Amino acid sequence: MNKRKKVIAEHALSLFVEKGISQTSIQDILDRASISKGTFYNHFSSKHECVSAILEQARYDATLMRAEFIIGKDPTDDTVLAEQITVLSTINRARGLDVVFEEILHSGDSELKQIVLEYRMYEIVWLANRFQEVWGVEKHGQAIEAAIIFFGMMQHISFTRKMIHQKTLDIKVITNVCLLYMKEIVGVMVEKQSQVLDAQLLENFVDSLNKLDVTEEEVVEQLAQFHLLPDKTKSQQEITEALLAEFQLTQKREVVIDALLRSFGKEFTSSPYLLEAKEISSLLWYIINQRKRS
Amino acid sequence: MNKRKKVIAEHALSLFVEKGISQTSIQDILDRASISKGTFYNHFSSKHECVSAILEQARYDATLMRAEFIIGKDPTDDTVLAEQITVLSTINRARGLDVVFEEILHSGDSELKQIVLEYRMYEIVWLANRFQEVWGVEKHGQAIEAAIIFFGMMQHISFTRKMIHQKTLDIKVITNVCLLYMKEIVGVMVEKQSQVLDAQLLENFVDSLNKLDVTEEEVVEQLAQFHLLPDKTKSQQEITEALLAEFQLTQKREVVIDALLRSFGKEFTSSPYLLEAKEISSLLWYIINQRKRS
DNA sequence: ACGATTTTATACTAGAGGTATAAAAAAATC
DNA sequence: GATTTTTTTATACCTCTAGTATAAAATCGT
Repeated sequence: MNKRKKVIAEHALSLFVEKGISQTSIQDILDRASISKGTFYNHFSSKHECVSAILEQARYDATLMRAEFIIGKDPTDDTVLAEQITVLSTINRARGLDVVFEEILHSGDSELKQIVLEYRMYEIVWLANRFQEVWGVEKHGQAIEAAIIFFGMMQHISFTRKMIHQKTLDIKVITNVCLLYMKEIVGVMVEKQSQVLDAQLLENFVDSLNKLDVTEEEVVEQLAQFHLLPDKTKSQQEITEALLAEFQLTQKREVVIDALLRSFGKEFTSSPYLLEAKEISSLLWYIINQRKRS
Repeated sequence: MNKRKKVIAEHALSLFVEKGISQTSIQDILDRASISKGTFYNHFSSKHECVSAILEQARYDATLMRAEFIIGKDPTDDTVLAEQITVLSTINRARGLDVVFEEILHSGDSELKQIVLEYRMYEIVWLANRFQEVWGVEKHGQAIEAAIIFFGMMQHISFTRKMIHQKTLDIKVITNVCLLYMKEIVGVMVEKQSQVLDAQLLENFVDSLNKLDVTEEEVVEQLAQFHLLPDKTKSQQEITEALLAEFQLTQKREVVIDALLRSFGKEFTSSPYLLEAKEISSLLWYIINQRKRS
């Protein structure tokens, strides 16, 4: 997405959040973005594709933010989990994406639905893995079901909050209460071996949803390009080089990559390269973790 | 609603369930119902009002069915609760209303949203009362929050089931598992006195939603008319008379009304008056219970 | 059989998404 | 700085949908 396209997309998103997607006309977008029809259709082939592009971008951004935030936290810590969930929910709510997602999920547009589902399923799978780590849930299928129930509770409480016009309700509070309840449920779930959703169908569905559309080669190439950029401090240059070297080994040492990534982002704080460093860091983290899972 | 209007409404509903409301054009409805545009707009002032009328009708029907089913069951029995919830969910799912409801709730149409919310809130309040009866939850606010969480779980599991294309999943199974989990949650909830939604705001919201739009006077009048109809058996006539007399007392004895209502409907089994008897019975039950609550 | 109501067919409006095109403006290239 | 090339704009147009208007035909109540 180039600058202009991004500006249009942001105006469109703000309208979608305000009035809903179906209630927003192309003309509304043209007016708010102060562009002509031709320009709009120069960047997007249709309204549908405009929404789709916004969703993809949002997903991309959110995934990076998520990955960045999750890097190097103790995976068995109870409170870390609560914190992570809070951040994830906040990311979605801050941009008003939660509302847009719900509208799409319950509308007739199956293409857009697919995109949102992929987004959601990624979160569900992530949370399921976390449940396994934190509470020692053994069966993956059960963990996924638990994650689904958890998000169901969260979403329903949030929705009702909006309905009754309750302004003040911290996501952190909702998260903690839901986690409290979830712990009990997981206890019963494991004890009684209860599972209503078909484990195999769930796995199939999760597998059918492709995650972020980047390959390891692409990201490493991006890292290589980044390595060539001038005006970096000595330590910035060194850690970039070390990371690059590690990825070019035939036998990558994950523990080393893990260690390097934890410092990589921090090294570029208050540097003009901060944004790109963060992106690369998140993407690499994502790729490493994805390989681990499959 | 007269016959013709009902036929059109049914064809429209079948289309809404199949393709979604927004995806259904007036022309689709005209084609399926084999009517002309003029006829449609003779009965409904707009597509919006058509949906609205269908929802009102569905709500009316469902409320009667619900009330009828709930009459005279042991209110503290665990399994009765499970059975009741199953029936309620089945009623909505059988007509495809659940899908339509979700589409409306997450679309921009705030008028229709209001109708669905009233429908939903009625169920939530009902379930909250049941939780208080069955599990002895003391605080009404907590019971309502529990009901919200419960429906959240149910709905999210059903939604996911549809997503992963799992055909076979009995509502009964979902209900029982969710109740199992809910029991644990309620335990923690009461113990820790946890509540995230503002009790006062919840109460206000529930109060702001008007229930079925019938007054006691109207229903009693309907009963009086019913009483005058010919060709009833002796016992039918007697119980009708007794019921009518009870409602005309200045100090109605609820326990007597309760007892009479339990038999009233049964008395008209395989009688041509069955339908009307059931409707009257349900309405009276509804009115009695509503007074109890407020 | 007759008057009232309902239904139909048809033509119409306004607003939506989307296409096409020529001229103006901006950016890139030399 | 002049000239290409690309982007943007304005305008006119197309199709589809919701909804209105109206006169003629069919149906209904009595």
